[in-house]
Amino acid sequence: MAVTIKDIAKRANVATSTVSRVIQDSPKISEATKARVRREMKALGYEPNYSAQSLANRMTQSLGIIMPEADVAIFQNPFFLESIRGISDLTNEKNYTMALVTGKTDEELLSRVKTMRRANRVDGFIVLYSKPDDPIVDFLHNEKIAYTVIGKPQQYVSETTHVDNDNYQAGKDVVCYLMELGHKHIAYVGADLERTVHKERVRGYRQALEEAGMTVNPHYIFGSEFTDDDISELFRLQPPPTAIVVGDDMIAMSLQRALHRIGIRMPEACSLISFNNLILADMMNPPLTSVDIDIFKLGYQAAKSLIEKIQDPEEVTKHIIIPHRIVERASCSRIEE
Amino acid sequence: MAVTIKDIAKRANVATSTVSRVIQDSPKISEATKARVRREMKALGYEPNYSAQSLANRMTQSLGIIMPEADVAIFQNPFFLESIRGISDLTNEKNYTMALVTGKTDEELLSRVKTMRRANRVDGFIVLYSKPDDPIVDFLHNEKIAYTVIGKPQQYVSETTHVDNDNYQAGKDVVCYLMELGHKHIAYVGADLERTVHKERVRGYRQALEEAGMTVNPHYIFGSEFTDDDISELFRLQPPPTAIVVGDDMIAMSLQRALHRIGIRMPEACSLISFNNLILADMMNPPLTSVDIDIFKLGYQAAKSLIEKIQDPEEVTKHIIIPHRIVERASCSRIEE
DNA sequence: CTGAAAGCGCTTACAG
DNA sequence: CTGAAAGCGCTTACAG
Repeated sequence: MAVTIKDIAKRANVATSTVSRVIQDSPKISEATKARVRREMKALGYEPNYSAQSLANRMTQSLGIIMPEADVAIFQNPFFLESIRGISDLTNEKNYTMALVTGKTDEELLSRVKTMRRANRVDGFIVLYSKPDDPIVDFLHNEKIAYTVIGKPQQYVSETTHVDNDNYQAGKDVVCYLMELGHKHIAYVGADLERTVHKERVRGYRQALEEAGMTVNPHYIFGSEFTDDDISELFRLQPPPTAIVVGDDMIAMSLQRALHRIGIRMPEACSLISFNNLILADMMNPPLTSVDIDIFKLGYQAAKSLIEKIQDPEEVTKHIIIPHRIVERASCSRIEE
Repeated sequence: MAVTIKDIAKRANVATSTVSRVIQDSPKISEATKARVRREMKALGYEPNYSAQSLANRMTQSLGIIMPEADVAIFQNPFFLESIRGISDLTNEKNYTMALVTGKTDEELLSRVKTMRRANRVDGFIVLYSKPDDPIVDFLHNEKIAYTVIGKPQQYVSETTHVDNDNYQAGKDVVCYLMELGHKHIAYVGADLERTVHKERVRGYRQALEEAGMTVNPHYIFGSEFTDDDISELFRLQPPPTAIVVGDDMIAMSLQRALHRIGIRMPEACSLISFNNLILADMMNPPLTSVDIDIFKLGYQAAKSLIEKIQDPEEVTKHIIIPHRIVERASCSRIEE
């Protein structure tokens, strides 16, 4: 049987309530007593029983991490594990645990979130994605459950703490970067407008073009599903693009392959710039210029602000922006006039 | 306040112990009573309080997932998230939760595992990797904590339940596949012998060559860290390899880039075959022939056998082998005599 | 600054 | 087949 508060109390000659207060480092207890109790805790290798604590103070010290409805493609996107790593770094530090919530459909996810909540398994949730009309976010909001989102929420924006990049600005930056290299005809592939992050990036892209006095050609914009024919067609437009902004590194990999198949060389015939700066970007051939969005920090900050909120429900709502930066590699070339 | 067992008991006109037994679907309770109690549970949206259950029956319904000591490269390898997805699929089904354990060093990992154990936060652990002399495995074993490993354990092999592929056979299969295409000079890159999985694959590679009456050239075998010069040198050997077996898809990506830089075309001048069949393999250019090891199932089965062991400590030790298969793509070419 | 006691929401012998 | 009661290991008013 494991060591309990009683064992410590007996050996330190105090009441269990005193031991409990020492665990919480309560200012009510004298330093002398604390020292004595702590010595015994150390000597016996005491660790508070987590279930008992949860039951008594109704805190679980556990965060639920909600993944988007899962298909293989999404799960194999290293974005998620990297943000989980950031979360994990903080939870381990704060002695929290995390519970991944996954599901094949929104209904499945929702029902799992509800169950976890009713069973009091977690103190709050981190939503790893953001999309319009998300029933899960509706539920969390209506039930007044603590949650933070990674990305820009589409519902209850001002009331919900979230951690995000300035994807709108990143979209602009990327276009400016290409324009400085002399590019005038810039397409966009991976404009998956259902997902907020992509929507924002596309918005920045459009804005940058307009600010430069260029018109946005709607035929220049593609979603993340495309065939070789789609891409061929893109290059048959007059004028054809000389550069493409890509929604993220995974899409950039697919696109690069399509380009190769239809005989368009990167970066000579077409420059590519992308977002996320996954380790893949560095492994591509040629290595991909990509916007580093510091995914690890997105996760870390999301966990941090969620825990703050849990520990103090009066904590203000925060909108945290993690800076991004373009990591130049070899996928963009200069165009001479 | 949430609905408790008392509320249900009162409304169903039974004792709380009866409600508890209904939750557990105990055969001692008559169907009539069960039906009545369940109706009330449904009506009030009752969900058992998980902390209270854990405290009373000393089960946490939570599994610890131990990641290898983390650097970015490892975390961004989709292998881990994919296996976690497999685990998650089962835990969600069985109403278990999982707690990721991460750390920058083995000491950090070990201390977290110890803490989780003493605080009774999890019922058992899944170790997502396998390497020699792992202090964490030593601890789990000595403390008689339930655990399963994904991969082939290096310690206490016969006593520990594990889920693995037959990596030795996979190594052989891959060489046979290349030989059938006419290759006689086959190198190996990514022979990271510290990690069991790679060790086994290399062992299979050697064996297949020997069985075919070929001698194994030690200069043909590289680890996962290599420079362009290393690879150039490899091709300056006499005879140069016409095909390379690569430790996994991530390494294959790096290798492909190195090959490209030193001007060796794949698959014309050199065939590549790899392991894991990550989604990346399909996105490479040309797409990579790779051995599918069904990572999802590795995770699913590991979770399944761990839960079986937790629920019945008498459960026998199992060694589960998940079948693999070569997924042919475009990275291997036939060599004519 | 410290202790005795009640309570958190379950489970499980024990008794009938 | 069902119930009364003790107990799991903590926390937290309350009293002093």
